[in-house]
Amino acid sequence: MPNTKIGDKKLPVVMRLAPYPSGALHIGNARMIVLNDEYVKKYKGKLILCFDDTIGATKQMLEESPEKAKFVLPDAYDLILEGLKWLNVDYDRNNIIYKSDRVDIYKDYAEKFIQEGNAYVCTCSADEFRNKYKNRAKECPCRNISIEDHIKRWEKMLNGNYGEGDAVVRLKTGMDQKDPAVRDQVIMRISDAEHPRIGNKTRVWPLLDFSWGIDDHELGITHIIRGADLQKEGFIENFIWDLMGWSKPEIFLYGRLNFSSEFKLSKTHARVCIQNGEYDGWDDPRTWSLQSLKARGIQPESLRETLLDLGLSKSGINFSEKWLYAKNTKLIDESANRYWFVENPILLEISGLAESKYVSNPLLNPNNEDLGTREIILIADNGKAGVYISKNDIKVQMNRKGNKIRYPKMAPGYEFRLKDLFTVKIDKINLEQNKLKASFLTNEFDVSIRKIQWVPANNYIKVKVLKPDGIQTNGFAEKNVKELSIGEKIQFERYGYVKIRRLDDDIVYCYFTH
RNA sequence: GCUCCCAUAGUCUAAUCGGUUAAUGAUAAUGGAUUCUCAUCUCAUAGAUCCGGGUUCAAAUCCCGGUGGGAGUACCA
Repeated sequence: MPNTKIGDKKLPVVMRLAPYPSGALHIGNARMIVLNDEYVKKYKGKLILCFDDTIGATKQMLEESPEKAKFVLPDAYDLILEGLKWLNVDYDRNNIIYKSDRVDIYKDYAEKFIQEGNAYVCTCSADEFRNKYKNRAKECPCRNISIEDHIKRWEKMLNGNYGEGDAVVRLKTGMDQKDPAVRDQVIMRISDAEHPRIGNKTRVWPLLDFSWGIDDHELGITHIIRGADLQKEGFIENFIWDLMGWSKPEIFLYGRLNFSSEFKLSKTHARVCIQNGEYDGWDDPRTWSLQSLKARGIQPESLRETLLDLGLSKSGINFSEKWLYAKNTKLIDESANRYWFVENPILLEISGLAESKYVSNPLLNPNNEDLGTREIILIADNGKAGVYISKNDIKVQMNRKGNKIRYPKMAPGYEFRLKDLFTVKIDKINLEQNKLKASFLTNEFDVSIRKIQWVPANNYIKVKVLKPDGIQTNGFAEKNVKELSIGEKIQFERYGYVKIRRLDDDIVYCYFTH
């Protein structure tokens, strides 16, 4: 944990989580959650959960481009609570706040601001205001009409005489601000969209800056940790606090998290993909939601620590999921039993066998021998037997990290060990027909030889593994896998950790953890 | 364009209010030991203060300039 000034003050620490309920929390949102939770725990403070469920889009935007529009998804409230529970976040469960319950408060303040001449109702269109006034640092004509007229305009906003986009309330931060981003910011605007919690109870909604300017004070927030993309909001909030003469919470900003281009981190994007059937649901690994991480077998502690390691740095971070995986491996390795799985199976016909039955008893977990062994039996007939091995081991000269392996490429004459069984020598490779021929060489074990996992050709179970990219890969696993239970985290040797997802009679479905 | 923020190894983080040869940090890389998994565990190696000025006895740290990157400039959050 980085050291900060948080907690130096005598006052008790009160912080808040402000998720927008448009979908399940994802790994990016989790940073905000974990950071807040951790500091509150450190200073024995209080954490308030406040759903930032203002309306988001206008009705018009929802109708025109629903795939881009931001709106409150009813299911998201529970999805978020589920994510917080999984992450073991200590928020005040007896006092969950919903912004949508507080619209009257914002309206009252807005009216007060107007009455005191600190805000005004502007009827300029967004484009007009930007081009004619904001970019030129000039005041729009609305700004200087009388307060009485502004009150009348305000009433027209409330009662429906103005339509969406016809009028907004602007805070008089000043058109001469050096930073064009903060010139007379909009604080209230009209949306006729229906809200899942309060329906059409109100049509005038606050914007984030304003609602938090009020609520951070009303809720007694002492410290705020949020992304640097919200720096402008900090300015507006400070402006409001100064105006009201309120004491100021301390704001800490952290920098942007960049994820690799393969995954799109967006609740709205995930929602669209789920709705159109491209994704399975909120636990689809491509959402990178907390639900999906849980499903995959990521431990919440792994995520917490990984995110906490980044600290409160303001610089942009190129996040690597490998950090998360490395931590998780340390956490689950000791309890993950080992099994054999061959991806892209290819048949290996072995000849020259003297026995009719071979029994292999590999350890369930070499790091914990007390767990015992499992049994894999290979039956030979007429000196011959078949096993499946992975084609990857023949074609690809890489380990699972993507680094080159030391062993030479498989070719006729190549000797290798069927793990915990015996050593064979390749006679023939026929990739087109998906077949290999080999002959028995010896039972004796040589440490330096290459070991390959295998499954008996006449006794295996089909397995489908769902990878983080959403692609399902097929293979065969030893029959013992069929006896496992759903949710169990295991390791497919030399392949990766997986979590059992579903067990059918003839197929086992797994999530690929890492 | 304007405003603001950031800058230490490949990627990230440390480095008490400026103070000895910049971490025994994480991850990734390389090599070794262990292992019937090139997995895990373990040991070791290699790897950095963006550039240029200034202040100072002393600068990764403070100041100025440059360069690079990012964010904001929404009637989203």
